[in-house]
Amino acid sequence: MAKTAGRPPRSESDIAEYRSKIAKQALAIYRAEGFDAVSMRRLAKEVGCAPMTIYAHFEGKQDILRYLWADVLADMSREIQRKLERIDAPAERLQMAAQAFVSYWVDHPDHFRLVFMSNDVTRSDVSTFVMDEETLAHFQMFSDLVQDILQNESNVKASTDTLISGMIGIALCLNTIRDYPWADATMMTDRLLTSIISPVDTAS
Amino acid sequence: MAKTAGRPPRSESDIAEYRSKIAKQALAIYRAEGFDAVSMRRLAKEVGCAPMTIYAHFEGKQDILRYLWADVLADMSREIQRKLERIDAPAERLQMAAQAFVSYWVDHPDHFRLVFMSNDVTRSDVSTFVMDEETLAHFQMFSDLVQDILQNESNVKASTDTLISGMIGIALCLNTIRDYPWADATMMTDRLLTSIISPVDTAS
DNA sequence: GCATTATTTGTGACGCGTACTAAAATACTA
DNA sequence: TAGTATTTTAGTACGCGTCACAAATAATGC
Repeated sequence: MAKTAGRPPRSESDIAEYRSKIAKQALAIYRAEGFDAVSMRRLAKEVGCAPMTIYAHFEGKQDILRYLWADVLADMSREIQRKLERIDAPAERLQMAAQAFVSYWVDHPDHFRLVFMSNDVTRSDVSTFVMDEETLAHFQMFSDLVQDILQNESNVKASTDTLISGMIGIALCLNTIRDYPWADATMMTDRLLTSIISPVDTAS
Repeated sequence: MAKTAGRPPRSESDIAEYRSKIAKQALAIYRAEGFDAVSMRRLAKEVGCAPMTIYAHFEGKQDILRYLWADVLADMSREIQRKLERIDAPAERLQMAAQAFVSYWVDHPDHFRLVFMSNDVTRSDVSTFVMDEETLAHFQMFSDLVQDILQNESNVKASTDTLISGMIGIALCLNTIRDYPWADATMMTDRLLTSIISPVDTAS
C-alpha cells in the first residue's frame, strides 16, 4: 500500500520553497505597509495563487505571521547590539540591553503587536510550530547577560525569563493601557532589573 | 444661533442609558459565549436596534469591549480578595495576591485577551476614555499591598507599576508564546516580587 | 400646522479570515 | 496511454467590522 500510483506528495524542498515564497511576500507587504496590510487575499494575489491555496501550506494567518517574527526580532537584536558596542561592564551591559529592549517595543507598537499580540489565544490545541534557533537566540542574549552577573546564582533561567516577560509586560502595558498613568518606562525597567541583580547583593 | 429650532440633542441620561444598555448586553453575550461571540451585528440584533446605530453611541467595537473590563477585573479582584481573607502578614499578603493575579490571567486566557490584547495598538489618537474609579481601584489594591511593605520607601508607584506590568507580562508570555520553555509561573512571580521587596531588605 | 434639526434606520458595499465543494491540472505508475 | 492519487483552482458562502449615504422618524421653536 505504500507505493501506489498517482502524483507523489510535494517534495520537502518544494514545500519549503513555496512556504518561504509566501512568507517572503508577507514580509515585503508588512515592511512596506504595516500589520493591517497583510491579508490573505492580497498575499495570494501578489504571490500569484488562489487565496485558498495558501491554506494548503499554512494553517492560517497566524501561522504565516510567525514567519515575520524572525525579521522583527533580528531588527530588535541589531539595535540592542549596536547600543552595547562600547559598553564593557556586565551590569551596565544588562541595563542598557534591558532599556533598549523595552524602548524598542514601546517605539514600535506595530512590531509589538505582530510578535506578542497577534496570537489566537483561544486556539490552544497543539502547535506544530517550534521556535527556530535564530529566534531563540534573541532571547538567549539576555540569558548570557544575566549569566555574566549572576555567576554564582544557580537559577539563571528563572531570572532571565522573569526579566524578559517583565520587560514585555512593561511594553504591553504602555502600549495598550494608555489611560493608566504608568510610571516612567525607564524607571520600571530599572526596578525590574533589581529583581535580577539584588539576590546577589551587588554593591549599591 | 445657540438655541435654534429642531430636535434637541439626546440628554446626558439618555445617552448613558443607551450606552449601558448596549454594554450590558455585550457583557451578557461575553459571559455566556465568550470573546468571539461578541459581534456588532449580533449585539445590535439583541439590543433591538440597527447595527449602525451602535456607532452613534460608541466609536467602535473596542470602545464597547472596554466596558467589559470592569466585570472581568471585578471578578479577578474578588478571587484575589478571597485568597487574602485569612492572611495577615503584609509580605505574605502581597505574595499571595501576586500569585493569584498571575494565576487568574493564565487560567482565563479569554479574559486576558479581552482586557490586555484586544486594543487597537495602531489607533494612537487621543482616547476620550478615562479609566473609571472602579477599574483603577483594582490596580490600587496592589499599591496598598506594596505600601504595607515599603513603608519607608518613597517610590511606591514605580514599584507597584513594575509589579503589575511584570505580572501582566508573565501572563502574556505564558499565554502567547507557548513554544518557548518558560520557567514556572510561580517561580517567575516570586522572582519579580523580589524587585519590590528587596530594596528594603526584609528579613528573609 | 410647519420648518428645522437630531437621531435612527435601511441598504449596499468593501475587504477581511476561512470553511466547503466540485472541477481542473498535475505527475506519477502500470 | 490509461488510471490514479495529489495538488491547485474556482466559486460560493458565512459572518465579521466598518463606511457611506439616503430615507425615515422624532422632537423641538415658530
